[in-house]
Amino acid sequence: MRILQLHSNFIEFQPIQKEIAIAEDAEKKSTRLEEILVLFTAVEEGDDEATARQAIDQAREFLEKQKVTRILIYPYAHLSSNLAKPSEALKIVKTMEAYARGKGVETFRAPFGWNKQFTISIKGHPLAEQSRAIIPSKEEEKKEEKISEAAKAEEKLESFWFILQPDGKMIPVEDFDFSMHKELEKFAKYEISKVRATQQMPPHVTSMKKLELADYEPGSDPGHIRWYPKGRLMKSLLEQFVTAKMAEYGAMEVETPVMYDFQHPSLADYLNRFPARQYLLKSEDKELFLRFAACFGQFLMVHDAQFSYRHMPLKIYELTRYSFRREKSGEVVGLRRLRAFSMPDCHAFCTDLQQAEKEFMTRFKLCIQVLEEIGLSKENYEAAIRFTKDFYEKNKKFIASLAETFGKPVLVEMWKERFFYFVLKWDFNYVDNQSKAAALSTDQVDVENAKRYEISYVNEKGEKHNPLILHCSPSGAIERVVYALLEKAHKEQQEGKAPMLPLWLSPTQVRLIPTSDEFLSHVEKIAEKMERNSIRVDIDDRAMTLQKRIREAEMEWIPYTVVFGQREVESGAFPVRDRKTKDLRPMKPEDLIKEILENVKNKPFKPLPLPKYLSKRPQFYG
RNA sequence: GCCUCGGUAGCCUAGCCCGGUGGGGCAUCGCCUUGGUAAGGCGGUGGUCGCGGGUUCAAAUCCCGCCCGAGGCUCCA
Repeated sequence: MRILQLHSNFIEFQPIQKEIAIAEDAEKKSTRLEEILVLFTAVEEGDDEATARQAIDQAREFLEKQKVTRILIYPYAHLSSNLAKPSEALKIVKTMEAYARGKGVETFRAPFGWNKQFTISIKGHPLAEQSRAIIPSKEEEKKEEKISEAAKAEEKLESFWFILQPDGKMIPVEDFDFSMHKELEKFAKYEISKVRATQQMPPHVTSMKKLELADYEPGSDPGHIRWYPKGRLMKSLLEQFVTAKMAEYGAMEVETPVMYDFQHPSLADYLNRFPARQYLLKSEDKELFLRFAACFGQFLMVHDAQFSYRHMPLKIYELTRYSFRREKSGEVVGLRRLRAFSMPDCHAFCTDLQQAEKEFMTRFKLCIQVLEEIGLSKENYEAAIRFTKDFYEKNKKFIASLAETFGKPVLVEMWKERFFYFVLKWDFNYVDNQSKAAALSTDQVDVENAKRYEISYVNEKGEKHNPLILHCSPSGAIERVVYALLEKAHKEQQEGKAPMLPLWLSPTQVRLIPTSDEFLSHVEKIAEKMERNSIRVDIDDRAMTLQKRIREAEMEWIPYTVVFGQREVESGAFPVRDRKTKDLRPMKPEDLIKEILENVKNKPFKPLPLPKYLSKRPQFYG
């Protein structure tokens, strides 16, 4: 902050014209003030409230000495070439004004954001004219940033990399033969040497828009997504599916708040162990942060619960909508990395390492199954297992069993010391068309937080103990699952296949196209029959050529398209255009229904999220 | 957050270098066409040229700042 401080006989100023959009309201009339200390003030980049207070305190010293009682804060941008943003500057100026008033100084202020004219008469004494620069102190800056200790520690973190084979052999990554494992190589490179390859726009971003699934929302912060009806359907089905899987597994679904008190002792401590940047929120006199996972809510809940070894492993689940992480702006991309995302998060509280390992393995298998049923098989992603050296020495066999279960070589990251709250974790990573990796499912063994949150169970002898806590996201963020499915579809397109979504997630499963209006009523009857069988079917009744309507069905990635006209009325069968096989197959309606139901067996269903008739549909994109 | 590139109608894009009334395609609306498996024809509507400031007689075009996006760095529980 730069201040030109002038002890004046009088100053007269008058606002002429607004310079910027956020200029304050002011009357264009002249103001005259006498016997006053004028502070021409330029707020600079990095100035904060502490700077504002410091500036006023320095001025007050002068007031004391010179027996002056009043000041004028006069925003004056011309003192600096490194100005703060106007919105920030206005805030600081207001802080100065309020602070000065609070200290009992008679305070005046010229309006911010105006072109003003002034006349000033300055006193003749040696101290009447002073120029000052106030630099925000390092201490204050640090406090403002609130980057967690873990985030800082992570920068210094030293890792050793290996490939762990299904047979239990651990090979230093530089000695491993990747010729049969190209995707793993990409993943390893991504993780270790941080090599980046491509120049193109991420394919899933184009797809999510063209398919009218999701889009950026310019009215929000970067990394917050709007979901159109078709995307909302997909996301909702995925959410239902994962939640059902977790219920089947035996987890109890709960719901917890999205924001927490920064000052809560356990939370403040935990924040420092989690390397993420939070969204901060001020409300009345409280400072709150938005959760970045379900841990807080669940831990606080379990802290208050009464349970013993008989109830363990105790499994609690929540699908957070949303978890928030204020990722650095350059890292936020499409659906791969967001600042607000929906994450299924399941914690298991275990009595001891033996129970924890057993549960860990159960969940490992469950996660593989969850991804498989969603439409991502082991060929589509790569695994990483990460642990401390110490944990590895004592549990080699168990770690090897994970790799054996996975059945493919996995990347290993070994830490010399424990930086985080866990000793062991694994993650499944989707390697995309730009050779970038994004974590999907993950699980970790937490040895720290039970104590921090004072979570305890009663053992057989009636003694209280802290449990081990497993943190698992069975699928990873739902948005990221959509990202992986879209990237996978693009990969298949590159290989000459038609890009598709899994049938159970396709917004429209069957499209019916009558050759003319004459056949609309026939088609409606077929549609009703399919609807009764929980199939999402729609009717392209638009006055467009047949060819064009077929083209549009293909561009929407619709799995089954059926043209219906005179021939079908006569034959009773209809030709099904099957996107997957690229065939035109003559089928009976019952056969098509049977084929679809077989394919979507045991998956959740939701009806069509849009009007059944294409002629009634708005266009959300393009 | 830093570096590089970009932002023209709902979408894609020409014009920008070299300043002088912004042009095309798709979509939307209307009319004609009732078609047999990936784009039928004609016409109409639609633009703060990302936002703000500057230079100039004149700015989409030149300069500065900001916002948003992409790529890279970094980061990724």
